[in-house]
Amino acid sequence: MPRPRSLSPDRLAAAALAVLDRDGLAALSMRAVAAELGMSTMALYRYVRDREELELLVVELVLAGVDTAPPPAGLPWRERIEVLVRRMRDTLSAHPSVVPLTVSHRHHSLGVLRWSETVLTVLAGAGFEGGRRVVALRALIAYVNGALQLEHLGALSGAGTAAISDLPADEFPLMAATARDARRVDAEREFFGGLAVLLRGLE
Amino acid sequence: MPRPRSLSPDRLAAAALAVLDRDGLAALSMRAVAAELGMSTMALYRYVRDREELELLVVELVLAGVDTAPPPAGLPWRERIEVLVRRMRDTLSAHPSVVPLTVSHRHHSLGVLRWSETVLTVLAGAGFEGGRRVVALRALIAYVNGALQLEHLGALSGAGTAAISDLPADEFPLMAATARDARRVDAEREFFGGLAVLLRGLE
DNA sequence: CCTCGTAGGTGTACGACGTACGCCTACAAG
DNA sequence: CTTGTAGGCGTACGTCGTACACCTACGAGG
Repeated sequence: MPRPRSLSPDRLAAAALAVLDRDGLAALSMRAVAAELGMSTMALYRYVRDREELELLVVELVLAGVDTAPPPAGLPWRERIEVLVRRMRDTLSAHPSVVPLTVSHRHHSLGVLRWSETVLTVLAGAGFEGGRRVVALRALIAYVNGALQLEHLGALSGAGTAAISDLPADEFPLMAATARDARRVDAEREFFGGLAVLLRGLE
Repeated sequence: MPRPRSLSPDRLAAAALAVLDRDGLAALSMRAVAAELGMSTMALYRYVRDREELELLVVELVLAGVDTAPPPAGLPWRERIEVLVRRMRDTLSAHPSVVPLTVSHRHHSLGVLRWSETVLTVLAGAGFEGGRRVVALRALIAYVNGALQLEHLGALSGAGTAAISDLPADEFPLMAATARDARRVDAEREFFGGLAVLLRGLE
């Protein structure tokens, strides 16, 4: 019977995402999101319990955008998983600042659950059962999480690699050499090369 | 010619680590570390430029504790890498609150560089060269990072898995089943099972 | 032994953060 | 038209990182 809500959780999350995409993770604050929506800071607390819940909404919004439809049935199972992982990566690459948030909020996200369900479907179809299936799924999630963070916090093309390549050659001969090679490995090859290794190991 | 320093970077880092181990990551603040040392907050700024540099010192201190000596030469190369990864995991498991910090400060840590150099030595000995070696190292780092975070933020034995196991069975049949299986997979098997998959894929 | 400059250590203060609390008010049901 | 519920807002508190100005302990040069 009272006054109707003027905001949907989606609009709230969209405002937070706009702040993230424009100004980065450090700029995400209750005040910034409120300003983005043209309302007062405290008004947000009619929609979320605290900042953490707002972060979860953003993660939900982004991950809900991942296509979790079963990948083409004609493909071998390893390529079907690669399709699923690629969809996840493409979605998160469009919003790099969200990547760190996904780590802590993964468990509570419906989007992740749906994606995982589809991955499990492929794994089950490939004959994975019981503990082996658990290990396979968790290894995939661990790799994707870790690789996406590496990609957005310390890309191979970044300053870190450059700094490494002129390390003292006597103590770090291989690091220096590998850093030089690394400049010729782009992000795509790094990410999917590693994924291919993992999938080969699952066979 | 002036007054000598009363603190070493190591003592500073040790104080911060004590706070982390006792009260967790959220409790780490310049004020808390200063109190731990019995000095004023601002005195810390004679030793570090800002909070980030203090975090780096902690990561350095912890990662310097990882044994980077070449693993037993008698072992096959995959087992030698497993030994190196196990050392890294053991060290970080003793200080779980440090794990999130390692992600952002990895690049600047001598400890990580030394560890990576040793891993590269094993990889080179196994015949990995050029781009393949880069991809192998990065995949290992991505997996270890991701798996350690999963382990400390959402362990399989935790509430997340329990919540998943009673999800709507019609929409998430495999998730529910897999969560039930997951309760019988301990952290050790999860971590090294995934690592074994990755190493098998490298072969 | 006595300066004296350098750098260690401190206290205060500022702006930003998350958020508890209490108030006003717009609205839909009666 | 009344009225209760919940939306929205302003203020305020405690915490954070840290800029700045100030004392002061100390080792080198006289």
